[in-house]
Amino acid sequence: MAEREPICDCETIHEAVVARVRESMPPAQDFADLAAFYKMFSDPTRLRILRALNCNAMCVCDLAVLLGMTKSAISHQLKELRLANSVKYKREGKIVTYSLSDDHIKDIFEKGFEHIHE
Amino acid sequence: MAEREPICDCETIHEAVVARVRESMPPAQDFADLAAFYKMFSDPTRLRILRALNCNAMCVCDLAVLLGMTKSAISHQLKELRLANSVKYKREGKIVTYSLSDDHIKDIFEKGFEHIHE
DNA sequence: CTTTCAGTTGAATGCTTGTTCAACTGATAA
DNA sequence: TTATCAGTTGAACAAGCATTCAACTGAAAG
Repeated sequence: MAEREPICDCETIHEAVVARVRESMPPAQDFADLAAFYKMFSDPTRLRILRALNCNAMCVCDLAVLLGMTKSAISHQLKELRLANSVKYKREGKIVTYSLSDDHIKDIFEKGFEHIHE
Repeated sequence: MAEREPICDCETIHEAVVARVRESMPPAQDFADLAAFYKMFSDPTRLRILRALNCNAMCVCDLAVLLGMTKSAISHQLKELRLANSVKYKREGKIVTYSLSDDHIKDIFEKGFEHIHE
C-alpha cells in the first residue's frame, strides 16, 4: 500500500516526513464523511433553522415566517437536514412539526456559537 | 424591531412561539460567520491538508506529492486556509513551510474525527 | 546574467448548490 | 365531493467553488 500518487507536478522534497505522514493518514472515505458532516453547518439558512428548532419545535410554515423565506426553500433544507439525521419530524394532520434529532446535534451546534464569540 | 419579514407565502400558525423564538435569534451576521467557519472544514482536500499539517509541518510540494494533486490546487486551498487563519507559513529560501495556526484549530479538527467514528 | 525550481496567481471550466417556480399530495373542513 | 391549505417535489436558474492550465515571481545555484 501507500503507492505514490500519479497526478503530481513535482518531486518529493522531504521524503521521510511524507512517508511517515502518509502512513498515519486515515482513509479517503473518512475525509469525505467528515466534509459532508461539516457541510450541513456551512449554510446560514440551515444554521438558522437549527438554531430555531433548538429553541422550540416548529412547523414548516412557522419557520418560513420566522426566516422570511418560502415554505419550499425551508422544506428543501429540512430534507437535507433530515437525510443527515440532524432533525426529526412528526406529522399531525396537515401540520408537520420538526425538531432537533438529538442532544448530540444540539451540543455541536452550541459549541460553534461559542467559538465565533471568541 | 422584529418586524414581520415580507418574503413569505403563508401566515403564521403559532404566533406566540414564532415571536418568542424571533426575540432570541442572534443577528444574521453571526450565522454568516459561523457558516463561513464551518465551510473551511466542508471540503475533503482542505481536511486532508489540515490533517497532514496536524501531523507535521510541510511545504507545498510535499503536500502535493502526499495528496496526489498539483501544487497549484494545494496552493489555492492553502490561501483560503490562510485567509481563515487556520494555517500559518514560514518562508525559507525557495521553500514555504506551512503549519496549523494554533492548537484551537487542532482541537476542533480532532473533535470532528472523534465524531465520525461515533 | 541565466537557469532552475518552489510557489503564487488569474482566467477558464465544469460541477455543486441554494432558491424559485409551478405542479403536485394528502389531510381537513365545508 | 369539493375546496383549502401545509408541505413536498423536480426542473430551471444563478451563484459559488474546486481544479486545471498557463503565465508569472522570486530566491538560489551554476
